[in-house]
Amino acid sequence: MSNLTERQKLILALVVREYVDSTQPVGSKRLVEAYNLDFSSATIRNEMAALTDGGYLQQPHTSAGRAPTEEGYRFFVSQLMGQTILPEQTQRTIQHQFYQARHDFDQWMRLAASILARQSQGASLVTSLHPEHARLKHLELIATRGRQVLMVLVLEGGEVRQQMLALAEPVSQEKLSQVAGWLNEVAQGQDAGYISDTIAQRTDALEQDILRLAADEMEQSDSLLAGEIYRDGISNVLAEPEFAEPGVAHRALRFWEQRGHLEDLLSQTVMVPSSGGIHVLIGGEGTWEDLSECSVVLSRYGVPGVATGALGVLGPTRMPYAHTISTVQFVAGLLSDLVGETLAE
Amino acid sequence: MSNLTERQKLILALVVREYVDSTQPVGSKRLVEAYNLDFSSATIRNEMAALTDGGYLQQPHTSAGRAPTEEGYRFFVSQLMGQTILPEQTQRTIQHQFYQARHDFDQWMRLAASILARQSQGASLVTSLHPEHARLKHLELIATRGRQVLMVLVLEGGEVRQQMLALAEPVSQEKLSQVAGWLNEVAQGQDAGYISDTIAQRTDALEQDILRLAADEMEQSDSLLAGEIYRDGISNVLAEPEFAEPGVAHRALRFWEQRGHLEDLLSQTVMVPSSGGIHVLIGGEGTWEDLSECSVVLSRYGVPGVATGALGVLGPTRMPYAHTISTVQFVAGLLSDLVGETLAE
DNA sequence: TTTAGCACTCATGTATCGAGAGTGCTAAAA
DNA sequence: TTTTAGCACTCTCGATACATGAGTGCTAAA
Repeated sequence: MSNLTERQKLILALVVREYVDSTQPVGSKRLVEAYNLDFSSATIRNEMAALTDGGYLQQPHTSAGRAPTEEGYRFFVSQLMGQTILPEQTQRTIQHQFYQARHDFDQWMRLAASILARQSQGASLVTSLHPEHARLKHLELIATRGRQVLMVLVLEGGEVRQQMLALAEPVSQEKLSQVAGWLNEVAQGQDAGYISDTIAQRTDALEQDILRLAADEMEQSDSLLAGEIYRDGISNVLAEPEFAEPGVAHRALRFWEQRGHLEDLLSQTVMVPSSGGIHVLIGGEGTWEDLSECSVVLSRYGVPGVATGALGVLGPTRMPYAHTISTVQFVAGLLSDLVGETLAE
Repeated sequence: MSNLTERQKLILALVVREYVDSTQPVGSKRLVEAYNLDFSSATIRNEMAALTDGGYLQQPHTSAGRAPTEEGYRFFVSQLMGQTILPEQTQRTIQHQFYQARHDFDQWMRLAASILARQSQGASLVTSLHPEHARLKHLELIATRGRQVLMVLVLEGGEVRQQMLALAEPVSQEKLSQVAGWLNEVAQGQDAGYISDTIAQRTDALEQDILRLAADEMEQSDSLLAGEIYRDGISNVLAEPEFAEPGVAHRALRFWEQRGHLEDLLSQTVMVPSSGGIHVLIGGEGTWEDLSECSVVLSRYGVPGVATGALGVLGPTRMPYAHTISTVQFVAGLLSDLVGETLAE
């Protein structure tokens, strides 16, 4: 409920801004001086008291200045911040870096993580691109030494997955290529379900084994976090004063490291539509205790319905939201364009 | 120079042990009581003074107990620790986990990183396996939509690398497969240098482009850190008391995050032969400032001359070296066996 | 409705002090 | 010659006390 006067909104916005810049609780007098306000500090004090009652500001102790509460940040992000975009110059710099990178998903994602980390001064995360619903594009069988066979699956959307297969007895490369060609004709363009069904109709044990493995692998690939997770900038958050207290950084980074937690987080946010495609979680939102002093900005990227991934940034609750959000938005957009160009006809 | 008496060695070993366990500087009296020594605390004090003069122990301040210096740890590791191996039970547990994992390099390395992190309570690192000298095993060209072609290179040793290629004009999958077959005959089993030389003899622009790209990619692959880096347990180190001071953890993890630093570190250690194949760096060894409060235990794994990688653990200088070293040794051995079995005839 | 003024609160920084752990040294004991 | 008991000394750590100053809430005047 936005039952705040315009002046209260202004003051809240300024408190957020000043607090983010200074790391210190901000007092009424300092606010007046820093921004040349037309009101006296006493007026600000009254308004601040109201904002504190409303749950938007808090005081570490009675005689200290105010800091935004989580609710205060949420209001700021949703109502006061407005739409911001990255400066042209920054945009060009980032584009340039992608342009210079090798043309390769791996590199792109690594670069995206690196750019997000540097721009946001936080810890970044990029999950590898994967098809919404895995379909086989191409299957290759390669004999390594011994009875081991390397199966390489290329999925529609460009994802490549590999798997080792141990045979009961050695098979020549010719034979393998022949089987691969055969299976490609049968299974090309099909999904894991279809391939599973096909297994029953085959009598040849080798073909059955290979199809079963391929189907398994493709099902694995349907999970959001099946692939790699690219991370960067973890050490950035350690520089923030709120992470000086030992437990905070430990909990947050433990969360950030564990696939299980991330899977939970991403499935409950990025998979749900949102305005601008961006999800901002402030202070764990009551759901993720480990993130209590942190905020997370997430976005999906890729081509919806074809192949997508997720990316985002972790930082302290006291975060320059406008900048972080516009950075995440821009990088997600850029990556989506690259993916689109690569996959589009 | 091991000009220490047997008793001094004993006392040094006990100080290391007690300090690692307790995190506290250890005094003469406490040592006598904890280990029921036959000497009085005064004797210990004399010996400790000698060890302090010798540079093996240090005092945080005059009236505190002693802690090992870096030199003290080095002496302990090289002379006093002896050979230790992981308990049978732990070995079996770890083997079991590998046995249960999917048969896939990716999974193995992720698992290795996870096990190292858990066992050592430190931050772990595993670089992906890559051939010592990349040789082409198989090249595949797959048309995606548009004029983009996905090139998949399978290298001897099982490494798979992929790369996008933008053509001047669309080419059909049939044509691509034909070219791929052709190039496979020419380039199979060859290294980057040979393939580079071959380029000149080709007149077809498409073939030239592809060969050039393949050669580039294979050269990239010759670098030790060309592939993925699997990390785990970063948050573990934050639980250690020596990382409570903000700067220490920040510097160490920044180092641990950066490919450039790791490349430097690995090339100067793991690529050099050592006893037991294990490299123990204590306190940055005067070379890596960022690691001043840390120790690193590293090992190479894989099949020398064919395909290898590196793995290791980062922890505080106050580290249970015997346990960490035996864990690294065991996991490296296990991974080497797995690689060996997979690649061996 | 705003603001000047003022008493009040409370974290922070500094100084002091006692307790306790640990040391180094000396002189006696082995 | 080596070990050990004894003791004075040092230095950290925690508690207490106090001054400082930033910031507040309230009241009364503008």
